Amino acid sequence: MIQITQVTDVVRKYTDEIGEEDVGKKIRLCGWVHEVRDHGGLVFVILRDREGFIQVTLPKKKVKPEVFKRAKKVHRESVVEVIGTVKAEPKAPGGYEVIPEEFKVLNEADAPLPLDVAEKVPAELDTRLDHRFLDLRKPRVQAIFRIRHCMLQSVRNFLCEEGFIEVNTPKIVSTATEGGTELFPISYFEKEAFLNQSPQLYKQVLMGAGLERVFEIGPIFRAEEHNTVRHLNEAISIDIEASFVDHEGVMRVLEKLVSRVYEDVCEKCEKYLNWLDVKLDVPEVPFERISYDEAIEIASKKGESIPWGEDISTTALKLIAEELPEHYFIVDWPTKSKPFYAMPYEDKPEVCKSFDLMCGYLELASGAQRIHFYDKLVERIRECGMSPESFGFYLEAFKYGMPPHSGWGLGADRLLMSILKLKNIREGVLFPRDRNRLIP
RNA sequence: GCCCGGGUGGUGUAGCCCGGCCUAUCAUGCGGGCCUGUCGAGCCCGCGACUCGGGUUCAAAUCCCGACCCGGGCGCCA
Repeated sequence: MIQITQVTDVVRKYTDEIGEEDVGKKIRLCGWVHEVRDHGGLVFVILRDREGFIQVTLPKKKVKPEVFKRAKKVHRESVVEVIGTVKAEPKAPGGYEVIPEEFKVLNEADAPLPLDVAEKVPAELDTRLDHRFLDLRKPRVQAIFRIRHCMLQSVRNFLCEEGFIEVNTPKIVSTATEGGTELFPISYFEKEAFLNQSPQLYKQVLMGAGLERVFEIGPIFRAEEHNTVRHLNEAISIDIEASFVDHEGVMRVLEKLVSRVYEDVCEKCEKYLNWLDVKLDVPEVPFERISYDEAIEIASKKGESIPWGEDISTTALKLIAEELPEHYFIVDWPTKSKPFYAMPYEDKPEVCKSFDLMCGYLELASGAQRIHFYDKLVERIRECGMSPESFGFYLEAFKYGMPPHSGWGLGADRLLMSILKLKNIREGVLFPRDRNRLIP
């Protein structure tokens, strides 16, 4: 790694890089004061950086008086730079400690802190989110985002290997695209515009453009006033669209992707999983597939009946999850319960080639084979009570050679939530946006 | 949006049902003191709080009404 700041000739080490080879050598440590344990003539400063902790030990008689004095007075969470000698010490946590010759307070932290980074006293999620930068200093919280990083990298790697091209579509759009969800209106010079609810229409247009396989990882915005542990008003969606592939084809991509993410997280994030005390089992593919009819049958037997054609209620999904606690697909949904672009079966048009990927009761993804015929699409838009005129640029792409195609959208925040069994989706989002939260 | 539960020092809590003994508990933190092997350091001293507005009452953290905020469930959400 490039040493970005060359403050001294002494090499900077992360706390987890210190080992036998460093014993007796001089190193530079940069980080935050996690705790100070002052024994009078002997002071322990626990220094924390991105990768962990190291004990800086200051015996009064073995360090410079000003260094000793500074360490004794330093506040928790102050930023410090320590230059010192590594010593193997069985009594030190981790087996190594650093005896400082320099102890610089680069920036003193105010006291008291708005929340306890050392986690001796818990803080409520709301308090934590109000002071998120401090909350994020907790190793357990940071672990979530290190795993999130790994997850997204895994998704990119996998999709690239499968021949998908990463694209970026606009988030500011002109029309209330697909119906259904509420949109956030914004002003766009003299025009009215909206924040996009999904890249759906654009990724389909890219099928018309002949890119054949695309994916996008980007934000989606939904102005629904939902107030649950699994909904956000700004979320990150992982979307794919693929040409000359049916719904079953993209389901296979999806289940393989999910299993690949688990593999990569297990392999590369052992340390962070340990910090979180999470043990992962890589889910086996293929995932179980049940039809919509079978799903509502299970719910019905457990006392929650869903009229055919309706969406499956949360209560019903929780009952189904009792039978299917892990990953499974619900396939063959009623056409009227899905958006206009889902392809109905030729022989049974009331059912469409669509699917939801579930993890227990949590919906992770939904997708379908799309209608690729212009006339059929216009007909469905009308049937759904919308006006084809408002779909100008989208519909045009279907007139001049649109291949058959399928795709899905997978909620990145939900995927992380399901992997780490987070109780609240906000835990896995740096700065969540919900019905009430716009700051920070 | 609806239903339930809640709002007490910087943080997390006890007290509320059954109003007065609350000058409000405990922990952590913060300030000061002692201490050379801590690892949730220990010991001693100190600091710091009843969400806001109305009402009932001799008396309100406690009961009632309203507002705001939070948590959970549901709804909404392809």
